[in-house]
Amino acid sequence: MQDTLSQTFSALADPTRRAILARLREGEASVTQLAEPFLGQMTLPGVTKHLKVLEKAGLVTKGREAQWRPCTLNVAPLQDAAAWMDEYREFMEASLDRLGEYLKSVAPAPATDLTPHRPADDHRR
Amino acid sequence: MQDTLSQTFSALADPTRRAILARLREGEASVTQLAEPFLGQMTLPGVTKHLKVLEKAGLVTKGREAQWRPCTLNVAPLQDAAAWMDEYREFMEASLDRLGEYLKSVAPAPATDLTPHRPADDHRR
DNA sequence: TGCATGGTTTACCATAGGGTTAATTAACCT
DNA sequence: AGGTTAATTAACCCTATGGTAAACCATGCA
Repeated sequence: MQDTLSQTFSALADPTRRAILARLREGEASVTQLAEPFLGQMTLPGVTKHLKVLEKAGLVTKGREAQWRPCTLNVAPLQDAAAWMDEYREFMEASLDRLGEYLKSVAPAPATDLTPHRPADDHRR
Repeated sequence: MQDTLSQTFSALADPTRRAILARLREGEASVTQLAEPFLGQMTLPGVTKHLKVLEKAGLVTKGREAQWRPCTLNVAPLQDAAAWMDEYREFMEASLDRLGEYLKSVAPAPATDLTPHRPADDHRR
């Protein structure tokens, strides 16, 4: 068994799962509704498994309404993850600053041409 | 091979790895320096493996200086992860608001006593 | 040259993770 | 009762992950 934060991050470490969360931002959805976009690439039990991961991580709550299991988004674990990331905020900002400096040094002119020039003497292989 | 964001999140889904990143916030460190806090629970090759995961995720850069491999923090992938989370920001804020409302409804008095009262009629099991 | 220090690689093990198909439960509708 | 729809469970497969011990590479230094 893992600590909560690890469980959250590992739940987020899968594109299918992240897509499910994104879908749930638009509101409650049943399992088949959630599964629908993936059924070309994955079977229903596959989706059920992903949902179970999200549920165990506390990111999704599954209700019951007749034969449907309406799923809802629960962001509490995301808040913890965001809080963890916040500890790196100053470094991220510094890194953005460096990027800004870099961009200024590379293209000090106000021109907004972002086309890659690739001059003839660019002998990368 | 996974997408970048999945790689980032799964690199973060381990307490040892998160501790290594936290240590690197205080500046460059060699592998043995990074390993030192864990050597009671893990061997050096174990740490090397974790470092490789962080390296592949782009979160750590390993230099070389004589026989040492000075490691540095690289937050670029964290920025992507933070950007992903930002899409859930409004939900997190709403969730905090609900918590605020809840707290107000539970303790509407301005008293700041956060001691758990656990009254006699609190028949939780 | 030889040895100590710093790290990595190899080979191996056990368990967890993502996926499948097939069978099963649960609720609704005639 | 019987059938349909919604979803889960079971059993299985393969690969990835986290860990180890032991051997190995690389550098500095006596």
